[in-house]
Amino acid sequence: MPKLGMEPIRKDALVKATITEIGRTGSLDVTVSQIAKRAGMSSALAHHYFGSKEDMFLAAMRHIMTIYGAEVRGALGVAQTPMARIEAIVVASFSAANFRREAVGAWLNFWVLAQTVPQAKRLVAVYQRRLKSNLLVGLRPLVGARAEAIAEGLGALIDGLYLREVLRPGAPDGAAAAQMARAYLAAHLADAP
Amino acid sequence: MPKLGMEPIRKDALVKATITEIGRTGSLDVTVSQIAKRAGMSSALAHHYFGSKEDMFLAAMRHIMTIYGAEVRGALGVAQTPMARIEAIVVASFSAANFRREAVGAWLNFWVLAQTVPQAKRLVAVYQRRLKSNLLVGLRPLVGARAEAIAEGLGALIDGLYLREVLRPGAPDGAAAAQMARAYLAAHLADAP
DNA sequence: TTTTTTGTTGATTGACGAGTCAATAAACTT
DNA sequence: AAGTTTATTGACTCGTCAATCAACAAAAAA
Repeated sequence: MPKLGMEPIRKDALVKATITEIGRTGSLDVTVSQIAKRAGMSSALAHHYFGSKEDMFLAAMRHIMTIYGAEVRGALGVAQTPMARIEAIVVASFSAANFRREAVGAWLNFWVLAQTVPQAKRLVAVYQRRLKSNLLVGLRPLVGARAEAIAEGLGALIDGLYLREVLRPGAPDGAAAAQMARAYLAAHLADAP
Repeated sequence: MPKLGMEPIRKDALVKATITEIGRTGSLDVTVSQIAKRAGMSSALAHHYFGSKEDMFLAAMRHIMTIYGAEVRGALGVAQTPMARIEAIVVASFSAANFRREAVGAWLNFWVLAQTVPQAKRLVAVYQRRLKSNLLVGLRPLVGARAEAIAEGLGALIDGLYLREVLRPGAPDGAAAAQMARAYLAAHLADAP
């Protein structure tokens, strides 16, 4: 039954299955067979398309970051004021697409992976740089030199909210998390210039 | 050469070796042999004192939390004002003993472990509850009803700073992290009542 | 139509690692 | 002195899993 042009479809299915499986179990200790099974194929085929399990992990990381990046870019595109730019980033960070169990669970595990795999570390570094840079563009017109420290803090707060989400019972509450980030901002903007 | 009363010494060595090894490799994928070797004994002996690898992990978690808890309690003991109480927690959180590579790396991995192992999850929950409660005692006299949200945010920020420390190059900078937490507080305290 | 390329899997290999066991020995008890 | 408890390890079992391979099938190219 081999239809041609399966490669992108299979790869996509595997990437999604990887995220699902890591998020579901909350661990990088998932077998290639588990992932392949969830993606509806044999483990041998998974190895055929991705050379190794590590490659699957990296592709899954890139996928998460791509989604996140696209959403941020989209929201940023329609932001007119500095304040709106920051708000756009906050909203995107805690949107339903990004701030969901699976994705957050996978994200945390990728952070851990970054301690072992240089490629993964680079990916996280890219995420951090972009986030900071995006925040700075919005913050500088508002607070000048203080922007640096505020961006750093807001970045850490967002990561911390992700981290905590992982262990929270019940459905994720992106709105509450976003509110927390906004409060951080409001406080810092109101503070002495 | 068996001297008696080895149990506590061996267990202690194993707990410390577990933290070192997890922190060093940045992963829970450490073998019992690795840990035992670093602790200066055979893997069989490690299994003799702790029933399983998971038990070792849990003991290591408890150890980290005990150190942290003791330091917080110590600092809290000499704090006279609400503000001093909060400052005590911040200082303890980023003290040299707690905010060091190994410990932070291990801490993150234990957070991940908590997704899989209920016992570990409970331990993290205890840590979170204590942190929040300690912060609230200091915050309530200062900001009343807003204390809840501020404590939650400060907790998330502290966790986020830990999370980011894991991937930062160079020696940990507890002073900078503490400064970030203080800025968060200052901003929120200065903000409208 | 033969050949090549693409898709697919069951079976196998090879490594690694948690946990068990038997054996040895020193100390302590009776 | 005989027996028991504690300390200790090398060797072994048993399971798991990433990665490979041989084989088969269908489409495309020659």
